[in-house]
Amino acid sequence: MITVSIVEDDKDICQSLAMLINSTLQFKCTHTYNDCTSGIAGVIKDPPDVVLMDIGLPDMSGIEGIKKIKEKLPEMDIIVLTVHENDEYVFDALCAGACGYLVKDTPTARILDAIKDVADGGAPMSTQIARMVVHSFQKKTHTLLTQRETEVLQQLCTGKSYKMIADILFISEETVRRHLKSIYKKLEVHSKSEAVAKALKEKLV
Amino acid sequence: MITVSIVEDDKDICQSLAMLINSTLQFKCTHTYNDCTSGIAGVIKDPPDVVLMDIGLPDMSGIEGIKKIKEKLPEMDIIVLTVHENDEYVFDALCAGACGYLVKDTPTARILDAIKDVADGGAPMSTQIARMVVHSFQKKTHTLLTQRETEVLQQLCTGKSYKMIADILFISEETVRRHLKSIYKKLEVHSKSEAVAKALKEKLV
DNA sequence: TTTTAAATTACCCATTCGGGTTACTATCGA
DNA sequence: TCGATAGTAACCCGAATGGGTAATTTAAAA
Repeated sequence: MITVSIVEDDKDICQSLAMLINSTLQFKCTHTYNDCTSGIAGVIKDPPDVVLMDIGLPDMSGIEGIKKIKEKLPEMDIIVLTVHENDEYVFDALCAGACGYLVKDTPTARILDAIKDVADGGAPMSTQIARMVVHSFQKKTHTLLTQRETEVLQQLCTGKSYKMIADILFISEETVRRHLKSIYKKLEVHSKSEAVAKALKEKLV
Repeated sequence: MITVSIVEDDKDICQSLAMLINSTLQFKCTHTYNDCTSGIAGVIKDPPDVVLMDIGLPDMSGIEGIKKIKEKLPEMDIIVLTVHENDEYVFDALCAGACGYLVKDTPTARILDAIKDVADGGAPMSTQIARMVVHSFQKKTHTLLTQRETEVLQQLCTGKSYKMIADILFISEETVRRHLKSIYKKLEVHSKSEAVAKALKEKLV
């Protein structure tokens, strides 16, 4: 028997979900919470196997709620259920510790599947969400930098000094410096750390 | 009708997959390739809607194959089918441009679902793979750095200079320097760019 | 209450870095 | 053949960085 808690401010939706879950033999909705604060406290006090969590809550963002729950219970499985379909909340939620992300028009059967899925160690996501997640891994194709500049930037991203990069690429330190000047101009940055930050955040290397 | 090409060196598996696909009304296996080189050439010459690709190929890694195909056809949907279950190839494959990742013991029905899924803009993955992917977003919980050090490191990761960080955190440049020394020692690094690289790669901030 | 840890500021000094200018060579496409 | 681009190399100089040592205050923990 898998126990489920729901954090959702819309009481109709909350009740429907609870009924849906309780209509099964394998799942049981043990608690429902209508705001984030009580949801966090309740989940920590009486942990279920799985939490269904809304993002758009009145008192506090569900994202913050996820963080707070995961601080106390790092292993808790939390599925986000939201009306925000294809937005920036996806990555915020996953970074905060959500292990699934469903949009609210998900068919009820799929919601039950998702609960089963997380309990089995999966990470259920809506179709488009999954693609967004996978796309986020893919490197940008940039014709911006030349071949050699890209190599220098790669070395930079391991924290190397000019001298070390020069030794690795078998060129003089001055040439490294020259490439860096060009890289800085193209990336519109003014220091090594800024270049590294930009390269890693935008997956240029 | 969704067309599928298969790149797989084991001819038995390859034939089974082709037959499976051709047994449906919605999918058609138009080509099969038994090595990566001919697979790349064939897919580029005669692009299907979806490519099923093995990773462990004799002539070239499937990862390299994915890269080469995506260079020419950035929009191509490629699903990795592999015996390597829970390994580092997952992220390599996704970074290279795969949009799905299935292990080979996946039930045949699930393979057909996956083809449909990518054609619909999804990103089908085995249960454990999905969880690995989602986990990769989650920040490390590090008791290593103090609160203030973490704040300094966050600013560092935006490429700020000592002076800028000092102004933002309302402390002197010397204090920033002091925190940095401590951060460097704890992270075992010796420069801003190295610290930024480590922080971003290991999701410390 | 005492001790510890965290946060703060200061000074010194050698090294590294960022930006400016100049120049040679090779390659590729017009 | 000529110009553009990429890669290589050098010099100058002020600013930024890293490493070492020392000291004060405050908050938390023992």
